Amino acid sequence: MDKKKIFELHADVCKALGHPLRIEVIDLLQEKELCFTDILEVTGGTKSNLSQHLSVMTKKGILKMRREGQCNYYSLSSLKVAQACRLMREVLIDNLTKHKELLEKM
Amino acid sequence: MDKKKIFELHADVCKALGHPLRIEVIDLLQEKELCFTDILEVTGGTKSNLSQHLSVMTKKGILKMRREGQCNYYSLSSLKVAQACRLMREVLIDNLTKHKELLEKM
DNA sequence: TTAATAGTTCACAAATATATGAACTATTGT
DNA sequence: ACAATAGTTCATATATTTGTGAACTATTAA
Repeated sequence: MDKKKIFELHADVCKALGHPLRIEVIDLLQEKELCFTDILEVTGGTKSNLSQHLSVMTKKGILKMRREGQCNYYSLSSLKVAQACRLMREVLIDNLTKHKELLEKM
Repeated sequence: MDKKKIFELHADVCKALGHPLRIEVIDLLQEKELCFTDILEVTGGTKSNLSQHLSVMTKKGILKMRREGQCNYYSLSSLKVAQACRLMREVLIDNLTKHKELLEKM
């Protein structure tokens, strides 16, 4: 496959991590699957907005959805998503720490 | 710190991964630091566009820049960025593989 | 069959991200 | 001092993402 095409697909999957609400959802789903209403209760906001974000994440293959009765259960498609997300969180924390140290030296 | 604020900052760092050109740059910098012109030679496109992407990545703390003479050398700020990027690539590949298998069963 | 619960889908307005070319700055060589 | 190299910055047009409310669908309960 063409390299540029891979970069596009790769970036597209990564885009799923690029929104606060989606990060919050990934965080929530680390331990266990949750149904839509449970997620909404924690994240807040409108049903419509959450539904669309979950839909995007599912289409990009980073979430799985399972219907049971009237409830839709969401879970991470892979442990790798959670790992990648944690690594990027560490990058953030490292950066914040460096900033703090710089400020303290001034 | 407020949870929602953390999600915002976290998502903001992750956004750095959400563009084909930026993925290509991270890929390139896995082995060694490169100067602007070297990167441009591989990625193609305009100087202006690359410069702005590198600037965004540096501001978000996922790249480091070092000036030497007239050349600007870029490198990954941390191994964690490369690891996270690789994990997301694997998620993509796993998804493509699953899709392929489904198609073959039809 | 009617109502309630649990979501999804759609259209559209507003906000953000991206690409481009032109102008600019900084360093080095002549 | 002047030109060349190596990039950065800025203004702006375009494209993409995001959020909202209203309408819709599917399942369960009364």
